[in-house]
Amino acid sequence: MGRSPCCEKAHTNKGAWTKEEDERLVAYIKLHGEGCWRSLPKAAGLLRCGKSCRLRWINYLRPDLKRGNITDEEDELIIKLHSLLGNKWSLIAARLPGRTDNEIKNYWNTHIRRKLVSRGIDPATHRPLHERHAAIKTVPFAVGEEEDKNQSSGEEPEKEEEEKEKKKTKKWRCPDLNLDLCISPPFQKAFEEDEISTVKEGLALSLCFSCRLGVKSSSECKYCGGGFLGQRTGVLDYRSLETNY
DNA sequence: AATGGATACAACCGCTATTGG
DNA sequence: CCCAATAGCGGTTGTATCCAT
Repeated sequence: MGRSPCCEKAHTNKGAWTKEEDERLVAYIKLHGEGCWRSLPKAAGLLRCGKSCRLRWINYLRPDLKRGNITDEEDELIIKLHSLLGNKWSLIAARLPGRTDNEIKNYWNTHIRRKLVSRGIDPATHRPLHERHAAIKTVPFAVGEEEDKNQSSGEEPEKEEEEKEKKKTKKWRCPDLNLDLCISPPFQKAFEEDEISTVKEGLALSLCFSCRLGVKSSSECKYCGGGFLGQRTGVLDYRSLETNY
């Protein structure tokens, strides 16, 4: 048994929104504010699904939307953010005031992807296309494993015994390697109190990794002490997203 | 002028995450 | 803790428009 539908599908309109529907939705939200999308259509006198209303408002009717073409600066910023965040369109959109995730997703699929391909860059990995199928050389963890493979056939019986013993006491190349992977910000030097002002100056051009990703508020960060993407300076500076690893 | 393919983008669908009873 | 309702996200589809033939 699945979940009940979010709305009565039999009595809802689909497809393109009419001017009248837009006006009703805008008028209702101006009066009552956003939220409670499920009950909104009925209250606003719209024969639409709440989900559809929400999407229409967010992607098209919101007054703070920046209409018009994506600028070259925005274009480059989208590429940069995508290389860091992947297809997290809502996160990317959050860094582009007035742009929606849907708009950016569409723009990516129609313009940027093709542009990157024409530049010989794989849009998925942001690496040169010819690197895509590059052979990955694996290194055996156990010392002598390669040699074992090479000389596995036609051995004398006493040597075989010797090999068995060797295998029992096989030395591992990386004995301390822990494959319990976890995610954490990369290592950063712990600064002394008197170093912090110097560090902050340096960070006028860049932010710490946590603040770059928006994981931590840069205004609360003792190293960044300002805003993400130049909020501190009032200038949108996507160059601060440059990673240094 | 008619037609068919390419393109752009609005809207939908299905899924997961979050919230509240 | 459980479960249903809701919000939000990302992938996909539908359709209007453009352009070449």
